[in-house]
Amino acid sequence: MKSTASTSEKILDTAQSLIVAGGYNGFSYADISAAIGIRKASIHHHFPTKAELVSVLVDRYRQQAEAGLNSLREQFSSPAEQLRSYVNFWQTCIRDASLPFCVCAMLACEMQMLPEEVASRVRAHFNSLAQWLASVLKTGAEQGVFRLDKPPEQEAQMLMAAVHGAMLSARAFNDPGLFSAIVTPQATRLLAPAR
Amino acid sequence: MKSTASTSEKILDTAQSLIVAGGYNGFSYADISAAIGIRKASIHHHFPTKAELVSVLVDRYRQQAEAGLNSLREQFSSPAEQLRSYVNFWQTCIRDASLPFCVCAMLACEMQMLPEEVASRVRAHFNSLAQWLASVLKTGAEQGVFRLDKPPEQEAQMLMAAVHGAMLSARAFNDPGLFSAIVTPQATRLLAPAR
DNA sequence: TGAAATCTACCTACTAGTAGGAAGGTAAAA
DNA sequence: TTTTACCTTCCTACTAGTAGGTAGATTTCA
Repeated sequence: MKSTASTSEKILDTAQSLIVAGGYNGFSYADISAAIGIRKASIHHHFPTKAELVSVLVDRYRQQAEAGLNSLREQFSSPAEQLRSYVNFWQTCIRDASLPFCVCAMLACEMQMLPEEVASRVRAHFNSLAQWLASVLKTGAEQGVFRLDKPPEQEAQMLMAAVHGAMLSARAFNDPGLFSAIVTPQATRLLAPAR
Repeated sequence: MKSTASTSEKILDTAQSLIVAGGYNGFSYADISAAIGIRKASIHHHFPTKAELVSVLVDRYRQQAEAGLNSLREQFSSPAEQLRSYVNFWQTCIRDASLPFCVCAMLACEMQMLPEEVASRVRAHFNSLAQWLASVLKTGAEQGVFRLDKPPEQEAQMLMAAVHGAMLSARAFNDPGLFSAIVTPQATRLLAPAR
């Protein structure tokens, strides 16, 4: 990719893929150190504590996600296409194993024992995603593109849960195709019958 | 409760609630030791390695789950009631925090770095649950109780993912009620219109 | 020159796991 | 009946290795 990446970005990138693989307790400064060829103490220079490192990482992740989701809204005029391309994003990530699991879904599993500063940031991402989905669904319903059985906020929660559950199943069964087999029908179900 | 629980059962019970809280890497022999008032070395006597301990634990969990699910099929004649009482089981577990997360869903998150002997057992539970759900849905469809848009195996995967995703959201938002807000509509959707 | 980045070297606490033995029960041979 | 043997359970005391984190010297670079 790029050699332009700063050390702290390399640290965050490495930490992120380690978290995606094994969660908060599944990686150490030594792992990062080995991966990018730097001493452990140098990582502490950039991120004094593990909680701080992961806090910054989750903040960055949420910002990237928000930027990506908002750009989908600009790129596609139809809420149906916005939703479809969101699902498609994860389908691709899982299929090519570039990001086989959502960082925040992973961390949410461990919620009970995360440092509070990390836990609150994970919650912030969940809120942000739920809000985006709800607003896409609401707009779609107003345009007659979607037919919602429940309020958009609740349908958004249902969809988000389907996405996370599908990630989990794809991982458990080691079958990337399972993701879209689960999510696509859930998304399609929302489409109003053709006019 | 019971004082009849053997030491090894106490070890398994404690390990299970620690895994539910923090996953495979989220607990240690020292934690169990402190919780049940026994020395670390004594735990190694019962379970020589951590991988072995968790393997036995997951086997036991799957057996208990299979027994519970099969007893639901005997207890309730209607597939609709069988499904409803399965969902109700988790709703109760989450609401009273007795088992706020599925052991195997937790472990499935960490799949990538689980010892193979544990990973295969987690997969076995997922298979077992998917099979039970598929057969309940299939029977219900044959009886005209359910109307399935997809083959029962696929609908079972969709339902299972909804349950796991809902657990995750309930935990992330620290809102037990969110579980049934997500799962109940998904289960209700399958019911055929009244005859 | 001065600040940022990285290093060596270290610390304390904890990790899974081991060695070896004491206490108690069971069972069978003397 | 006693003695010998064995088994299970739990213990103290230990190992080698890893965890997150720190102090302080050295390098790099604007």
